[in-house]
Amino acid sequence: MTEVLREKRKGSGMIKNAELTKKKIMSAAKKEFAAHGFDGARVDVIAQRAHVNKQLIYYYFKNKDYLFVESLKECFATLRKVENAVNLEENSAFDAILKLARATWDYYIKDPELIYLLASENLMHARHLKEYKQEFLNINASWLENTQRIIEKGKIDKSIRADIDPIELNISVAGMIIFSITNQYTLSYTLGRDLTSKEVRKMRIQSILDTIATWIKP
Amino acid sequence: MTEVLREKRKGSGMIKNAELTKKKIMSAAKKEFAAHGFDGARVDVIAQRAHVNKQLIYYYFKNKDYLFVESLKECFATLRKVENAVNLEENSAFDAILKLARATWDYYIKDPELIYLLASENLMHARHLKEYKQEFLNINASWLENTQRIIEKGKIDKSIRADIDPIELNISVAGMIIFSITNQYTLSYTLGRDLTSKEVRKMRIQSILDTIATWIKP
Amino acid sequence: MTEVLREKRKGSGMIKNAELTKKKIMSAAKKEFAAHGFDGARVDVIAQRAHVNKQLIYYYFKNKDYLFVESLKECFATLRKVENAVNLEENSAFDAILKLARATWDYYIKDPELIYLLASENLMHARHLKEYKQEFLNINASWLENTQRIIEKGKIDKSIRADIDPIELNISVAGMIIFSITNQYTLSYTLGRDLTSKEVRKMRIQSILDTIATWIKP
Amino acid sequence: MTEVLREKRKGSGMIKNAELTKKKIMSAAKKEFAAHGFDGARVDVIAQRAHVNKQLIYYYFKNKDYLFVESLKECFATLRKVENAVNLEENSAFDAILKLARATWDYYIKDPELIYLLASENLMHARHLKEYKQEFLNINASWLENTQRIIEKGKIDKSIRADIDPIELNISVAGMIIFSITNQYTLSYTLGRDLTSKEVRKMRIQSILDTIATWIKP
DNA sequence: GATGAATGAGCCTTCATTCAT
DNA sequence: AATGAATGAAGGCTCATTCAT
Repeated sequence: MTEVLREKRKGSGMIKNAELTKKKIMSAAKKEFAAHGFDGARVDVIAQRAHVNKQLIYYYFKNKDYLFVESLKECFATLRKVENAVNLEENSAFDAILKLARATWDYYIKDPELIYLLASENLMHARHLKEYKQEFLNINASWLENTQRIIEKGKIDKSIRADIDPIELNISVAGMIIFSITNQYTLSYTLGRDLTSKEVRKMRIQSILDTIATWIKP
Repeated sequence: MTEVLREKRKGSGMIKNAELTKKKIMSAAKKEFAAHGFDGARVDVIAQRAHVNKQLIYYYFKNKDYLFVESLKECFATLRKVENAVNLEENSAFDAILKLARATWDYYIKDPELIYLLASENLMHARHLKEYKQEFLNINASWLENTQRIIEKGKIDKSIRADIDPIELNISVAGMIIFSITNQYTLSYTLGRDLTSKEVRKMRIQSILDTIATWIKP
Repeated sequence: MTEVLREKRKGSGMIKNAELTKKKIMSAAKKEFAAHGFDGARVDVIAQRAHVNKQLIYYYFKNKDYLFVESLKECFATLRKVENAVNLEENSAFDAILKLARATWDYYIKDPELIYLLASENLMHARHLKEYKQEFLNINASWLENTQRIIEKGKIDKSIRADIDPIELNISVAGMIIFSITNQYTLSYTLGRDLTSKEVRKMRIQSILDTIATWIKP
Repeated sequence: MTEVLREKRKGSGMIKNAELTKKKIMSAAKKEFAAHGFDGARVDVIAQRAHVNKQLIYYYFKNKDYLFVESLKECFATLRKVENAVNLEENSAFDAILKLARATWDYYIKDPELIYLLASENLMHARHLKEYKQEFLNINASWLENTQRIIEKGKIDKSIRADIDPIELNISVAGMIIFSITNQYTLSYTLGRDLTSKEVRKMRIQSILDTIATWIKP
């Protein structure tokens, strides 16, 4: 047995393997839940895709509900991380809002799992968010806080209207962005324009940014 | 058995009864699909709520998929009817767009089934819309046409910007409206503001109309 | 198709078939529960033995617990019927008690399902008897009442001691009888005497009757 | 690592710890098996209650069956020890039988695990007693021998009837005692008298002793 | 048009057990 | 001696659907 292999087996190697297994399960779970919603998702499929024994899912996550909750938590956390990574210090409030909107759009386009999980969760009237409340504490606060801070800044640098409500802004921006993605399949069909194509998407985010810009302009 | 009774059973009376049964099933189906999504919906529950034998559902609608398709069709049709009922003749293009947006909001608030069916349908990547294409022909055309006509009018009455793309407009307006409703449960939780309350909703539609207005203003 | 077959299919035939199915399930259930206890019993096995689709069990009995409750109820009812069928009118109290004890023994030897179901039920601290209380109302009253009536009679005909408590009598008699049957397997092993053999059983009931007789003798 | 610590880990200290672990497992196992029967008992629960890793159970006892067998063995052994501890030398055969019955009753009331294990074992037709025969050799002989010795004595001191069969006596006594305990839950329900209360129990054992006494009286 | 009976496939979950260190 | 990770088999139950009147 080589040094490397021994390294991998002993010491922290075992622990890492367990974590790896958990990660594989989480990754497969997020995909499956996003693709089929909570009810449509199959634990068997998740196990297969994660290349692990099905029972391990229950060993690590107790049941399907907790697995969904963990998936949701991780998606939320990733989004918040992305948002917080956007450097807004040197931008005016006006620019900051648009920059954040674009960053959000880019993130969702690249990794739309969260919005599908949320779509499913809303179909169930936020059952998991309510039943597993304590699991989500402190995860979602930053979203609103970010916007509030920018708007405060705007009151000083006068780059945006003074009467913008942060919650309304958040919903409108998120609405335009997320709806374009979650409903792309029915919209593409209904409108006869393929919303998944690169050019159309470029147009879409431009439209959104334009809409926001004219709205918040002082 | 008296003549009258026989009449009721065999003649056109029977047909009316059949239609009634179908309607009861459809009504229960729309509620169940809206409340739980396609996968979460239970045929048994639909039968119970419609006060009919479960087998009748299969007799009239062949299977769960067709039942969903019919539910979706009827919801679409109702929305289009509502939209077309809005009299826009005497309004400027600017006013027409806002009037239509408010009518759409009012309708969805009162009867949100369609948007939940669509949410579920998008979770499945518009599977039914694609697989049962022919069923939806000619139902959805009017949405875009309405907007196109208004924008054409705007080019004459100059009440709106000349470069508004009807599709982008439709998506943005629908996005802000529908997202506020479909995601109200998770948003209420995430933002700490109860989006189902009357006052908050008033604020929301005002915000949306304001956003649209500033955007389309010439 | 012959008249007979048609007869069987139409009219009350269908109903009878459903009842027959239920009976087949009940019969198989009682056997399985008696042989393996509640926890050890397998729904699959019950379905197989009843030659019915497994789902039918859930269709008719809702779940394993209710199936057990129904089994228990039916066994109780059968025993009570047997007890009440014993004609005690012309016997003295003394003879009546012995006659009843022997009838009980004969019944349990022939059809020991009830005592195995009770053994299992006691292992679970009478969980079903408690949780499904209302199901058992009015089933078990007659056991005690029978004995009470006999003892009252004894106070008149002086054929038995005056201070016999009906409950103590019932428990002692039932204990000697039932224990001999439920524990026959471990006893046969522990005592080195095959309690399932006919002669040994004859001896056993004679012993029991002798014990009771000397006890209740005035 | 100091010498002392090493001593504790490797030397006889380890062995003592191992015995302790085994004891903790056995204690938890007996409780769990008694409370739920063999099929209803959960290895996980036993591990938890014993505060040991589940795998240790397999390390020490091979599997669930052996664990049950060991539990049964230990319970049998304890009972025999209790029985043999009763000093019967100076008593007449008559008194000895009653004394033994009362001691048995007291023991079972205080520690009813054995009779629940036996109840479960009988539900499985004494499967373990048969399959693991050799494990039980020489454990159960003394029960019968005790009684036989007393009866022999009775033939001399004439304190009891001459025709008492030791096996019949054992079964009858054990039956009245054990049945009162194993079936206390269903009996309490069926008879409407709480058999777990102290006074009722006092009455019960008096009844039993009275029954035996009148039976064995010469 | 309407109904009760019946079915097969599959789903989430549990359990005893073993692997590897 | 002790432990965390992993597994296969099965168990109770549900669901959409069909059969047979």
